[in-house]
Amino acid sequence: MSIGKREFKPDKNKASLSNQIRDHMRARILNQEWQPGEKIPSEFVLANDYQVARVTIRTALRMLESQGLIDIRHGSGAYTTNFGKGIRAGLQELRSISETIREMGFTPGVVIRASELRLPNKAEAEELRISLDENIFYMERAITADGKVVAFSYDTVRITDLSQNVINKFSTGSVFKALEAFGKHPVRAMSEIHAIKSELIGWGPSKPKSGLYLQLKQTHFLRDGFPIMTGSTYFVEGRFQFIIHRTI
Amino acid sequence: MSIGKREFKPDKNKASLSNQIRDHMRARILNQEWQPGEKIPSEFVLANDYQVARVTIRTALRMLESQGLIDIRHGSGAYTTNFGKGIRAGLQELRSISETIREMGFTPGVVIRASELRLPNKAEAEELRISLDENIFYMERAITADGKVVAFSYDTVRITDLSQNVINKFSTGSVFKALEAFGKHPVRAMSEIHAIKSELIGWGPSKPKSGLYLQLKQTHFLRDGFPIMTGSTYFVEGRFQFIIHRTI
DNA sequence: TCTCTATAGTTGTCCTACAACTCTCCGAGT
DNA sequence: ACTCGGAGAGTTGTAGGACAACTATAGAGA
Repeated sequence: MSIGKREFKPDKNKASLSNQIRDHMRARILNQEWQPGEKIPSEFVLANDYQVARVTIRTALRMLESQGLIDIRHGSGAYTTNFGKGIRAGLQELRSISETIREMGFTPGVVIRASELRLPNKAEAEELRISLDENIFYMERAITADGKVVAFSYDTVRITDLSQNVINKFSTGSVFKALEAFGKHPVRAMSEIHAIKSELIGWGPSKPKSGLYLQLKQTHFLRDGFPIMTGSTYFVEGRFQFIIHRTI
Repeated sequence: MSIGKREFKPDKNKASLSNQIRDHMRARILNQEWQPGEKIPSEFVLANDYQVARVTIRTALRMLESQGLIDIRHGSGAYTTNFGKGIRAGLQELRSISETIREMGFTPGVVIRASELRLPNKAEAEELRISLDENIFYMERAITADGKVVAFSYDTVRITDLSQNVINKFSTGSVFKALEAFGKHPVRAMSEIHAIKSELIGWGPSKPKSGLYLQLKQTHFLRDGFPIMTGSTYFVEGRFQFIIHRTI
């Protein structure tokens, strides 16, 4: 089936239908298939387009509303919200940076500067709730969009049963995909946000001259509440636009 | 009717039922009537307790899930997350900065540097969706905790029906309280987050030497979707800790 | 021209039913 | 005594239909 210019095929093995539709519609919004401020089709029409029940569409729409992408008005319709341009991400959504970059129409990439198996320091062991003699996987990466660095990342992953070919996965792209490769799906993260100016963070040819970064110091958790990854991502100021939807 | 220790009476004149139930259940979570990590009653039971349809409960639950307060597992149930307390200081909650400061055990204060009625510039008029000949209220403030500045704020308020004594309220403390004084309750805000280094932002005796700020460029909206206030708040790096809860 | 009303369109809520998934418990087999 | 697997109960996900509540618009009437 084709909806707009995009294909939509429900995948039985993956997330729930409403979650798949939410992601599909998010892509349509971010790619401005639906213009900012524009009214999107009614729930009835969408239910027909996607060939699902109206309640399924509603669930997806409420999630998009919670994330600030649309604005639902009783008796009137749902309208996409107005944003600026550039790469942007709702901070409260835990999503792969690479995926976000791809959805914005750029080509994501990863450059690994260093990666190693080593023992954690005290802070890392505490964050990951492991003992000091349990190995962790540490890596330093640069995330790029169309070849230009948008963020530098320093992360440690808790890996009890890590084989070499799984480690290799981390080098090829999204950390989330690599984690999924051995059945670990982080579902939430706690982040501290800081403004940082330092010459020591960036590296490589597209290291920013300003040295100005938005730091996300975060720990990712699995569904059962256990931490799986901790570290800091430094977003180069001006190359990535962060949005937060704040509600009462 | 009594649910837990809390009363719940649907108010026909206010928000939708599911929104009222969402707020009611959020209070139960934040007050730890449901302990962190605990399983909350099933949708069926909640629907009976609140005397509404299951779909209404579901809508409320999905919103709470989007805000990271609960975790819904297919076939199992919904569980409160382990971060009930921390979220309150979180960025995604639209709350008065002064109130947050007070909750953290400091004494909040406000210093007004400038305030005036004037015409909006083009960007301001667009953000507030008003015409260029409609007056706005502009102010420059410093928000303090125990006398030390934690943020500098530059805001414009849309004031169609604003009397002088209401304007005075803005000088005395929380902007939210002042807005409520004439029946305007912002319910959500869209924020861009930036790292900024500038000598032009701060002022007064506790202007930071580093010139490093976390900028929240935000617009506040009323329940009907219309913007009421727009501007930027610059948090002095290191004096205010921002936490954000990210979920899928 | 202006105001009010009828009406069509859209979202909110209700109801019932069943599918899909999770967790526990109990019995068969080793 | 222990392991494994299946049955069954409980819970969330999706379906379909119906009506209530609200909004926007066009048209009638003053």
